[in-house]
Amino acid sequence: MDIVMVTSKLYLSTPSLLSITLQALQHQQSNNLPSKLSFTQTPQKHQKSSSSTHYDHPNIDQTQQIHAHMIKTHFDHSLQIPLSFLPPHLSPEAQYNFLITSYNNNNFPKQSLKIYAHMRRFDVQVDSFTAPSVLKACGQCSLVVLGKEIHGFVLKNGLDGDVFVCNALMQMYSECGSAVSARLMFDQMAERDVVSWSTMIRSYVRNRLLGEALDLIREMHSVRVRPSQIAMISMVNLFADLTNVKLAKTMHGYVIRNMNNEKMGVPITTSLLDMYAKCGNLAYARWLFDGLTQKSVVSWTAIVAGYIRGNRLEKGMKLFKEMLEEGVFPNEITVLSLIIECGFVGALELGKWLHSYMLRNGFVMSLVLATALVDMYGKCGDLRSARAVSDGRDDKDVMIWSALISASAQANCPNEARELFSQMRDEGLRPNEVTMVRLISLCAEVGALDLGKWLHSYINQQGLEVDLILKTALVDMYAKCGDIDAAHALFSRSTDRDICMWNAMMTGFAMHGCGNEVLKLFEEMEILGIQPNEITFIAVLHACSHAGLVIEGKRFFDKMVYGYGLVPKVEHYGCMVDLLGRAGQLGEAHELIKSMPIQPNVVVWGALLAACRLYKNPSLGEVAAKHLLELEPKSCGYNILMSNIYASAKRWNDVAGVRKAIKDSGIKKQPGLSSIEVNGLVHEFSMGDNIHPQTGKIYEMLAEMSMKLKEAGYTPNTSVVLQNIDEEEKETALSCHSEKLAMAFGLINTAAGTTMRIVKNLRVCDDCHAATKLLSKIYGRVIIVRDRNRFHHFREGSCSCGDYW
DNA sequence: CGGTCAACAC
Repeated sequence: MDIVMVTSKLYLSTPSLLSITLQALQHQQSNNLPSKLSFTQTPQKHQKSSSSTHYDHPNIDQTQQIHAHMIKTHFDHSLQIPLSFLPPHLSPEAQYNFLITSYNNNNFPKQSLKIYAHMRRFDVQVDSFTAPSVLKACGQCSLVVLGKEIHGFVLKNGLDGDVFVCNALMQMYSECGSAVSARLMFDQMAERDVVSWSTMIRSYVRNRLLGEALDLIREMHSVRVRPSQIAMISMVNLFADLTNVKLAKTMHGYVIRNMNNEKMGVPITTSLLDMYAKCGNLAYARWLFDGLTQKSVVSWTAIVAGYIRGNRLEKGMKLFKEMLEEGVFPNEITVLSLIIECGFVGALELGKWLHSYMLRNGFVMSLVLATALVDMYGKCGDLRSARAVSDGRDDKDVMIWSALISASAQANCPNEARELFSQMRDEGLRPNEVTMVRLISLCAEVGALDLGKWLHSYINQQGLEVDLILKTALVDMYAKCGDIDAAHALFSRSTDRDICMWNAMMTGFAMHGCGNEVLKLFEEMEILGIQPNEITFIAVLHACSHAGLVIEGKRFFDKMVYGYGLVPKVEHYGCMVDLLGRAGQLGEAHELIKSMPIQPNVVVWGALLAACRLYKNPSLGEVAAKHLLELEPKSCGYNILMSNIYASAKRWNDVAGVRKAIKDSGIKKQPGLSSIEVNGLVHEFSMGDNIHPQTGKIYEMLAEMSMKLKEAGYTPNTSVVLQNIDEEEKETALSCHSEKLAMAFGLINTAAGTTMRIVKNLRVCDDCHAATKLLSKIYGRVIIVRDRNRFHHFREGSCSCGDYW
């Protein structure tokens, strides 16, 4: 103790060693080192140093240096902390706090917690300053157990009357995912400041309890607490999640009204521009961005990410380069967001470029970044690159394994995904909720109902928490695997539905052609006051189109734009063109395309072309086909449709012309693939394939099926076959279509009377549709076929789609 | 206490 006294006296009158160290480091940095990319630099302000100077917290190198120095001297052995390395005249508590805060500021919460452990070992008390710092680290590490320990000390040391400490406790509970505990804290507080309110609102937003957040905002106003700019940022974030331009504008107005003559800060403007970008209104986002007096790396990140999300890739790239020219360097979150957005829109090239940019510019390939890359490559269907990123690492955690599993799902390798799953377990990693979500969406993707059911029971058996996202994934899986009743049962039982849950259910119903159920749910949503988003309307329009509800469809489209303020995306136009086209209103459909403010894509023109085929309109079909070939010259599906249109109009010369064009271009038709799951394994078939071990038996079965079909009076519809071959061969080609092979395999390998579920990657053809109807009757089976667009339930000789698909 | 970042629905 004496030593401390003496040294502190000694150093109080001289510049502290810390500031000398800092100055030296600062000097070194400004002279030699380029600014590091992986950390945000905190500007070092202090020049002269005296005992009264405010100390900025050092960066991580400096923090570690101080820490190391402390350990080397007395730090680990006694409480005699050498004051020379810290701001002078501080208590031991404050010195610990200084180091904890330094590690926090440099984003090393685990180090902070080590310092805390040390502090406890030497029985230094948690005070009103250390408590919030340690709690912050607990929150970042999601260590609610440690957080509760601090809570205990807070109560023991009588700090529970301190607003600052209580706010930190709320924040900790919120970050650990418990909005309920945070609210308990909030309710118990004797005194609340504006920070308490905004922390609680933020807590609800973070935990996606949007209704509660809105209620709390109202309550805050009713007790006359005015929102600060920071409080409003939480609210803006809340509205950003709603992806609704009309509500976004309302929020913007709210912010302006509550500014109290303050200047709009950079952070709030950034959050507003991010909100607009997420709602798809890039013009507003850009306008706000351009108006920023100081553009920080955060603002740049938000606007570039916004452009990528809106699929304006060149523009996004251009801005990214502008950012670099302005001397603003991307941080880890920048590349992380941009990579995530690339995955979102499937921008593989840009994603690769960002990957190489990272490597070239010395970014530390953290596990988080690697996971984002694996995820992006997976979403873009590039399994090889995904594996290249993850394979070399020996620090793989559950998250990156899960991303890899999803990547193999995307690449259509369900059995490989299963393999990875067991590999992961072999390495001693326990699958968590995230793993299960990804595996279950894989089942949804490939239509593996048995595996999905097994995973569902595994979740219950392992006692994993079925949160809203997992439940949504399960609803989606059951719906997409054809078990719409199971999906609906799960949906009905959940009390805490969010918009994703509603959307999953409505999309499921729409896929199964249950238009009225979708409209019923939509009505229910409106009564409950739940804000539909653009995805909701895709489901609603889809439902109208499958159920032939033309007038309702138009009404919903208007409602979406004028009632809910959503900007229609190309998907919505696709639904509308499909809707009008199916109803035979071809002219109106064409007018709608011409009036679109955005570029129509292949879905839009494809819908028109399909309608032209249905209603035998070659001239408009040509217009659509021309656009389609411009958009996707490598595809011949449209040419095939066009030749079918000419054939039905008996324009044989044109048919021959198109066929020659296909032949000349040397492009192959996208192969049709059908899969069926038997005993948890997915078996996939392509047309006429003979690689399956049971090939012999399958073809015997196929022959039997043909015979029984003929007995039932079925004649093959050979007009759908394109090849220039004779009629008999055409029949053979038809009978080998992949769905018929899958069906034969199913008939052999499942017990009589079992429902068969088949998943097809293309649209089911006319001939297979007619044959399957009869087969369902002949073999007394329910056959559920999921094609590219929707479900067909074949039962007793008829199909749920009413022959309208 | 704050602005860009985490898996689900298209």
